[in-house]
Order: sequence, then C-alpha cells, then structure tokens
Amino acid sequence: MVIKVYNTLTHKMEVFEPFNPPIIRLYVCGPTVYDYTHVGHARTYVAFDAIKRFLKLKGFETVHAQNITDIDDKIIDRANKEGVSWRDIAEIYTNDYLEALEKLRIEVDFSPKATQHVDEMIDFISKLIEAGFAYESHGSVYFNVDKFLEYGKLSRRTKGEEWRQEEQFMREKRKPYDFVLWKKAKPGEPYWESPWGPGRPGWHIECSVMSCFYLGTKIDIHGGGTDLIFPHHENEIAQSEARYGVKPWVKYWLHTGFLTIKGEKMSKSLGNIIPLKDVFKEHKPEVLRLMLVLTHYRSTIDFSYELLEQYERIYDRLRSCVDLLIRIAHKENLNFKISNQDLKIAERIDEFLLGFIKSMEDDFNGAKAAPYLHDLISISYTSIIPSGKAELALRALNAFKRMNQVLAVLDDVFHTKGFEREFVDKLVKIVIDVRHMHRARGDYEVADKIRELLASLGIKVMDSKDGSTWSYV
RNA sequence: GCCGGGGUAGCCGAGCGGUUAGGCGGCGGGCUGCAGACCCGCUUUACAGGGGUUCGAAUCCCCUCCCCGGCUCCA
Repeated sequence: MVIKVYNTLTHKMEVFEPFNPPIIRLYVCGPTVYDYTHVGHARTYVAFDAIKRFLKLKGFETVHAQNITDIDDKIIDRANKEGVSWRDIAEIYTNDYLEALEKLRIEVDFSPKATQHVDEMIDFISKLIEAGFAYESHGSVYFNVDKFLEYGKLSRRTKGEEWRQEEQFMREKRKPYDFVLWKKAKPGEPYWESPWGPGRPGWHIECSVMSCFYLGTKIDIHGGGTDLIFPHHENEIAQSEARYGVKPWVKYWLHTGFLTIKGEKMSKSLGNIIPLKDVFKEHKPEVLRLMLVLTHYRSTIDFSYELLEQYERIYDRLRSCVDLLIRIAHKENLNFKISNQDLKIAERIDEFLLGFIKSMEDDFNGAKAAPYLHDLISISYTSIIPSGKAELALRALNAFKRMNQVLAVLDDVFHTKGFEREFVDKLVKIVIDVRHMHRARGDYEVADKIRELLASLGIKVMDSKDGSTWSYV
C-alpha cells in the first residue's frame, strides 16, 4: 500500500517515494535554546517522531537529524539580561530540550549543535562566495537572492517586496531581501574567526550545513513548524541548492500546524506560553504525546488542560485495557483451540490494525487512525477480556504493539519483564485474597483500607461478581 | 491589502459526490457492601448562510459572513 504525503513545495498530496529506499533521511528544525521548551515545540517534535516511527513500521530505515541552535541573537540577549554567559544559557535550555525529548519518547539519531559546526559553515559560505551567490560586506556575508532564480518557490512568494528581512542591515546589503550568512561580531559579542573577520553564523546557514553534513544532499523529508516556511526554509533551499547545484535538495517539505492557546498563537507579548515543565507537573508526558499523535499533524490544535484531560481518560482506559490483556495472555491455558466466534473476533482485531495503518498511510493522519484504536480497546473490553481467552488476548496485544510503534505511550507496560510481572501478579493476588476474606465476613473497613493502600501504589482494584481484577493506574 | 488554513451535533474531531466515523462530557440503567472500572441505552440523521450543478452534496461551482495564522524573530 502506498503512502501519501502533503508536500508544501507542490501544495499537493503526493505518493511518497524516497530517493533511496529503504533509507529515509529526515531533518527537522530543532529549537533555538534561549528559553524553556514549550507545548508548541512538543507538537512539532512529536509529530515528526510519529511520522518517522510509522515509516519504520512500514519497513523503512530512517536517519533522523534535529539540530540545536545554541548560538543566536536571542541567546546573547538573554545572557546579557541575566548577566551570565551565553554558553550557560545555551546549556540550561539544551538540557531542558533533551529532557523533553526523552520524556516524550522522541528518538533522534543526531542532535548536532550549531557551535560545533562553525568550520563547516565557514567552508560552505566560502563556496557560495566563490560561486557568486554570496558577497562580503563590512565584515558580514550576505546571500545574493537575485542570483537564485527560483527564490520563493517554497513559500510561493513571487514579489521581491515580500522578501524583506533583517532590515537593520540595509546599509550593508545590496537588496532588502538579501539575508545574512555570516554576522560580524560587535564588541563584546561571542565570535569565531573567519576569512571575513570575527563573527558568528547566521541562523539559516546552520540548518543547510548540518543537514547536508549528516544526511547528504538528497534529503527525503525536511520538516518544521509552518512558521518556518518563510524565510527560514526558503533560505535553506536557496543556500543548499546554490551550493551543491542539486534539485531538489529536499524532496518532501512537511510542516506542522500551530498549537494555539484560546485561539491565539503562543507569544512572549501575549504571555501565554506554556512550558512543558508546567504541563508535566500535573500530567504524564505520554498523555500529551497521545493527544499529539492522534491529531493530524497539519491541523491547528487549540491547547487547553481540558483537552489534555480528555486524553488522560483515553490514556488510562488504554493502559488498563492492555494491562488486563497482558494478564490474560500470561495464563497457562494456551491450547489454540479457537471457535468460529473467536475467529470472527480475531478478524475484527486485524481489521482495526489494518484500518489504523491505512489511515496513517494517508498523510500520517493520526486523527483518522484514532477510531481504530478505540475499536480495538472496545472489543477488548466487550469480548476479549470477559472471555479470558489467552489466544484472543495475544492477538489483540499484537495489534496494540504495532499501534504502539507509532504511539509510543505504552512502552513501560510492554517492557515490564516477565519475571517481575509474574511476581507482582502473585503478590497482588495474595493481598486481594486477604482482602476478600475480610469482605466475606463483612469487615469492609479493613477491605476498604487495603484497597486504599493499593491505590496509593498505583494499583486499582475493581470488584465484580466474578471476583476482583486490578490494573495499574 | 496580499497569501494560506478553517467554520461538522454540548465540546473535540474524521469524512471531501451515494453505507447515521469516533472520542470526551451529560443523562438513565446494569454490575457492586460502597466505590471505581467496565457494559447497555439515550443525547445524534450534525455539516456557517444563500444560490447553483447532480438522480443524489457536509463533500463540486459561485456569492456572502465569521474565525485563525503568515507577510521583520518564532516549532
């Protein structure tokens, strides 16, 4: 089955055909580390992580690079304001970012830092000057946009007036829309030595340099938030295609929709930025991740804690369901005797898995895939768990595992070691049995106390006429 | 102003020419010592407004209204 993707470059849905299958080279524009990572960042990074995980599920091999911009005007400004070195600022927020990736189960193969690739950037810029695509002026270097005839093809801006950028350097630039590749250092600013004197790299150049350095000049997917289309990605294309003469340098440009707060974009001036560390105080990272993966990556998400709490319930239901299935699957009554009715259930499980995968094949549409996850949960509760049949539980678990390759919110449930799980099972069963003795004799005070104590360990006990079941909260 | 993305039942949100997607919430019921979880039923034949094309439109075309984003830095 083919995968379809929406390409910002062509504004169309296209059949996904990587340059050199089964390898897929993926570059995602990472953060400038001058402040805490926020939910908007998470949206983009989780979206691309899910896309990558889905491609892996489909049998592709992926190489994923996501840069860290650790030198930039904003970092310098912040350092000056706080009276600390720019390196300290970069380090604090780099750590915050890496921690966020880990919590959200985002796996990146390369996290290159701009400051570690300054030599390559200087070389890249020199080559652009040699080829006539860039010029030195007053100790800075600018890209000569007029020389790159296809400028504007990604953002579909055709008029020069729409390209204005970095206007404060108008005295040095030939055209208002030329952009800086190398920025001359002012006194007191951090700098690196270069053929044009002390300075630091411009913002756009690092992504061109690092993506080509780690992934080569034929990149399958390049992504980021929609706000990066212009000027950042437009400039990256100009730099890279001018430098290497390759076309297209990137085959598929993918952009994530915004995450807004009460309908408005997060911004410093509105003061509505929600840092991840705040979200994680009360909510599990997996809940946020589940919400983000089950929303289409291009649509706007109007974030609210109420919305997140909806997914919290879904997450709890999912977890309990899988947990119960695992316990059934571990029973020793496997005989693979399956009735016709069981077979029908098994077929439906397969249908749900297939539906999930097909939905993801359609431009990684997590929102379209979500109902199949719900169907799988539902059939587990209505048919599989009550039946207590390990054969069916195993089949459902297999489907959940596949879905989880993309979702990545159940890793801890699946990774609990067999022995450990068995031991905990037996231990909890003993406690529950003891509680039953109290219940049988009507001593509900002790029974409730036991239930309460188990709950404090994250173990939820549920009584029914067939005895008690339990699961992790 | 220009360029994008949208407006779908209380809320979130798929579908994008023909089988009442799904979830969340609410209400009622079942189960239960209580509670929770879970199950069943209802809320649900909804698609901004107007016109057109069609045997048939939430889906295509035209007009209007409204919301959000981008157009110096931003995931």
